[in-house]
Amino acid sequence: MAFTHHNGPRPTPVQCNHKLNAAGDALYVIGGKWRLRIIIALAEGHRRFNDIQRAIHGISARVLSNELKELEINGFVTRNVYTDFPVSIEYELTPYSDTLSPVIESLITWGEMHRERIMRAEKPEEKEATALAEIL
Amino acid sequence: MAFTHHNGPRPTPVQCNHKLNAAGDALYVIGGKWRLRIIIALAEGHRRFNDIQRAIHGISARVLSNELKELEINGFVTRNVYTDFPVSIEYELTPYSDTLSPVIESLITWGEMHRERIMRAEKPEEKEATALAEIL
DNA sequence: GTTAGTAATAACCTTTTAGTTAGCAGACAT
DNA sequence: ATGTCTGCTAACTAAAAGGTTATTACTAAC
Repeated sequence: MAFTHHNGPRPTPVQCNHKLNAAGDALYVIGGKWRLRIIIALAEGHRRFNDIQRAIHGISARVLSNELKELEINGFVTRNVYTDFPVSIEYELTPYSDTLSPVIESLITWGEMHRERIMRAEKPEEKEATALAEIL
Repeated sequence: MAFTHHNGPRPTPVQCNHKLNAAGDALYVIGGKWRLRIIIALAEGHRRFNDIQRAIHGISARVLSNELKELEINGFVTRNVYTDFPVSIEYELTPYSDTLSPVIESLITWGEMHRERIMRAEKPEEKEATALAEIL
């Protein structure tokens, strides 16, 4: 791998890969068709299985069940079983899920900007692209 | 949809959906198995098709070709054809692609933190999760 | 004239992801 | 006793994503 287009200190491929994997992990956690919607439904206060399913238009029980399991394994959601009354089960976001806030926020900010750009269909100005190289 | 767990001003479902779509767009752009790797390879200065393919371990010509087209359509990449010598074609990131920097940075930051957490396998403290609700 | 490098593309196959349908077991309401 | 609500789950199907192989057409070197 060559880093010849730039004369400042360059990251090594190993450092680059580390960052790539980290970003990949983050994408895995919030990616997919339903993850973000489920997180949002939970953030909105929906707690019970059927309640969550009703809140998310189009999701099947199978997928919701699988995704909740994944979220639980990754520490974003806790599953609380209440045996007292007609066995109700409540899902809740953990404090750890809050650490995703800056990530989600930046996705929203960029996405809104991108939508506006598409609406205006304006051409980007011609200057060099270097900022991405700086953070890697 | 109910917003009964919180007594401050709550976003409407419409506002929520707008943000969700925006985040979804952003995820689409950098999601998938190869997008981020291709963007990084380009940021590293790889310009030509086979050069990029060699830089990204395991990607097939078909997938690279499709992804480059997508990236071009979305305004992240320009395709320059040089007819002079053995027809070479160069791909370059546009200045617009730089707008992704904050997003990618926050993904990396979170991903690194998450990896450390998994390594330490430490339990999260018990307190309420509310920050996510704030940004939606 | 055969091999290698240039940048793809078509046809096809496999894997991954998601959707559909049906069912279960407990408890409550009519 | 029949229906309905609860929270799932298994089996199957469909769609999307990705991988493999072969082929195109041109040049240049051996």
